[in-house]
Amino acid sequence: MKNAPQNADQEKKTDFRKIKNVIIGRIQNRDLLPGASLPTEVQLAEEFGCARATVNRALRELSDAGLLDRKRRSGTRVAIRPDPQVRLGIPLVRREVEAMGAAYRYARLNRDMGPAPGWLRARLDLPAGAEVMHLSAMHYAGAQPFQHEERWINVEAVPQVRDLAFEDQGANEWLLDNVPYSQAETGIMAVPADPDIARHLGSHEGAPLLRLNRVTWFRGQPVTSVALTYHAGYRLHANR
Amino acid sequence: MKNAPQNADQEKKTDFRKIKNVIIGRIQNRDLLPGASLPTEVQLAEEFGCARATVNRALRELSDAGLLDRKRRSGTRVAIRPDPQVRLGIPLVRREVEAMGAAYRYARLNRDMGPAPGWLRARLDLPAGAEVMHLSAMHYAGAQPFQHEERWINVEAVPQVRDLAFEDQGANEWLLDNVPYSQAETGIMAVPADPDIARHLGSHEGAPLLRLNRVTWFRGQPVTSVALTYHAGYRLHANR
DNA sequence: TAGTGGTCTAGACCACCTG
DNA sequence: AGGTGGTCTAGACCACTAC
Repeated sequence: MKNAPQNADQEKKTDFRKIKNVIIGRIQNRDLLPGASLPTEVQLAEEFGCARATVNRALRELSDAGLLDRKRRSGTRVAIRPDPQVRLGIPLVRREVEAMGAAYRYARLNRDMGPAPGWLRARLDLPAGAEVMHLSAMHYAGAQPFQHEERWINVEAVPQVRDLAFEDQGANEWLLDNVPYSQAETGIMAVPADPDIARHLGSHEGAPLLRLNRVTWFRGQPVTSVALTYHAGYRLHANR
Repeated sequence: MKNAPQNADQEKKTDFRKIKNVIIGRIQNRDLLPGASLPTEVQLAEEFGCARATVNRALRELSDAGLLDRKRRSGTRVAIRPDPQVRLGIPLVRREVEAMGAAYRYARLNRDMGPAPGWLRARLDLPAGAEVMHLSAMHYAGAQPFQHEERWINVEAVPQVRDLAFEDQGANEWLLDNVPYSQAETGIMAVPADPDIARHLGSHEGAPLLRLNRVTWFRGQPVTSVALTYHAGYRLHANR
C-alpha cells in the first residue's frame, strides 16, 4: 500500500504549498546546500504520499522563483547564489496618487508631431523619417507636482493618436486601454533635474530625481518610449 | 463526440502555451475587452479540445501575470488596466562586474559593532539596545568605483558575524551563502551623493545617484539592512 | 539508452461566492 | 443552491541529456 500517508495530525490534503514550504525549510536549515541535488519527483511523491503532479507543481514554482535549477535527466538542484528577484509593480500614476488620498490632476504641457530624432529612431528601431508624436505632461497629487512625463509615440503603430489632443486624458491611460498588454523594457536611473523639469517638479536644478524609462512594443512593433520623472524623494518599492 | 478537434494543420499536442497565446491575442485584438468575461474553463477545454487542467494552467499563468482576474463562482475576466509588472533581478555585484568583462574588487572601508541607532531599530523592529554590526565597503569594476555598500547586521540573528572581519569577502555574499533565501523588502531612490560617498564613487557632492535599499528577514527575524549606492549613470533595467 | 523533468488527460472533490 | 475556479490523483507519453 503506497498511499494513505496518515500524518500524526489530521492533514486534510497534500497541498503543493506544504511541499514548497518543506523544501524551503530544508534549504534554510542547510539540510540542502546550494548545488545539492534533490530527490527525484517520484521519490518526493512517495515521501509526501502524493501524486507526482503535485510535487511537480511545487518544484516548478520554486524553480520559477529562482531557488531551484531543474534539468531533465540530471535532476533538480538547489540554485547557487541566485540573484534576488524583485517584482515591481509600476503603478498607474492616477491610481498611485488617489491611493495616497490626494486629488489627481493631469496637465498636458506640450504636444507636437514630427520626424523622430536619431536617438529615438535608434531606441525604437524606427526607419528614417518615421513620424512621432512628442508629448510632455505633468501629474499632480493635489497641489504637489508628482511626476513629469515625456513621451514619444510611433504614429505608424497607433495612427489614431493623430486625432487625440491628450489634453484631458494622459497618454499612459489611453495607451493602456487601446494597446493593451504590450511588452515593455524598463530602465531605472537617477538623473539631475534639468531646468525645465526642475521648474515643473518644484525642485532645484540638478536635484536628484528618479527616472523610469520605458519602451513599449506591441506585436513586435515599437509603440512608445516614455521617461517618467518623479518628484524629489520619491521611492519605488517592491516586496520579495 | 466531444474530442478529436482535428485542427487543419497537424498539431502535435494541446500545449498550454498555445492557449495562453490565443487568449493574449484575443485581448490584444480587442475581441476581449478589459472587464469582459471569458468562457469557463470547461467551455474553453471543449473549444481547445483539451483537459480542463490544461486550460487551468494557461489561465492561472495569465492571472499570475496580471492579465486576468479570476474569482470562484463569478469566473474569469480580463483585468482592467493592470499595473505593468516588472521583474527586476538585482544582480550580485561581483557577477554584474564580471559580466561587464571587468575585474571585480572588493574593499572594506569600515566595520564596527554597537547598539542599533533609533531609526534602524524602527526599520528592523529591533528592541532597545540591540547590537548591530555596521559595515561599509566599496565594490570596483577594474579601477572604476562601481557600488558603495553600507550595511547593518542584526547580530542576534546571525551571531557568527562576530568572528568575521569581512575584509576579503563582502557581507552580501556571505549572507547569501549563510542565510539563504530570506525575504526582503526593497526600495529604490535617487539620492544626492554625500561627501563621503561622492569621494568613494568619484562623483561630486550632490550628484544624483541610484540607491537600492533592502531589508532582509529570515523566518520572521530581521537580519540586515543595506543601502547600495551605484556610481553615477548606473541604470537598473528589467524586461517585461 | 535510460532516467529525469515537462506536460497532458480524465476524473474527482472541494471552497468559495454570487444570484 | 449551484456554478465556478482550485487542487489533487493516477496514469501516460514525450523531450532532453548525461552516461
